[in-house]
Amino acid sequence: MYRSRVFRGDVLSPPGQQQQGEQELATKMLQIQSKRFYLDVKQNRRGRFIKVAEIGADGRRSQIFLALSTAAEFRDHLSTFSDFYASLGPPNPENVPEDGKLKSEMMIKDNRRYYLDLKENSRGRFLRVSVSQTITRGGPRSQIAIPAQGMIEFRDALTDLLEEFGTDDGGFKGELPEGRHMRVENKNFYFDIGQNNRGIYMRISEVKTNFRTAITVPEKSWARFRDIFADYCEKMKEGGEKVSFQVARSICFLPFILCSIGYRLLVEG
DNA sequence: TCGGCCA
Repeated sequence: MYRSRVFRGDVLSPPGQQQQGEQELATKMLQIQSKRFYLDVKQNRRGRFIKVAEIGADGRRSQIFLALSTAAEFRDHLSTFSDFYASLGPPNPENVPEDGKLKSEMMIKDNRRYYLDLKENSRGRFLRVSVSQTITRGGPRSQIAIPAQGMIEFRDALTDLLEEFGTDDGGFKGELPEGRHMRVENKNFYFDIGQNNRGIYMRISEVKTNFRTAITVPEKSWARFRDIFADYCEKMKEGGEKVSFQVARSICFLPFILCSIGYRLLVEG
């Protein structure tokens, strides 16, 4: 039930936005051993990307999304991985690397990390591709596993698609500024710039160990947010001066206050 | 014909 029909790994659009205004430009199907892989080139307002869906023999599916530029990088890595795989001898139970990782690479695209690990287990060797997002950190990663014997076929299919559609992501993604991270006490703040069909926005996430919340600020209002922030910064400075002034004044007048209280007690009973 | 040791 945890890994049911609900897709995860929506890494290119906020939830709920990915279906509408999204068109499929091409699709390829690969049968690799017991698995089927669908490589779909898609396009939405944010640009072009490839959806890779893996469907297991039991119908279970998982999928990852790759920007076209990342897909090109992945394609190149697939060549190195399959060269490396071809150079390997038969699996040697004596000499198993820790975690079974024979070779690893990482790709970074915006706030996403793609981990490529050539691994082996009792079933054989495979390339595991897992994606993590800063925004979804802590949540389940989306990942697929390509049987090592199918890496070349996978690479060739990817090459076909990239030759047809290029490696340019399109959209405005490339022009968006990088996200930032800030730690205050035991809280983390993430500033992530994104874009949907309503424009550019900043997602500010507050993340603690067991708590996460976020606000989404449209780009149009950033300057007003800044002004209000600056205003409060000023107010706190002024306020701090006022308070210490009041404290100083109270101390100066303390003797007079005490005298007047004493006088009152004396005169008025 | 599978199946991928992270709660």
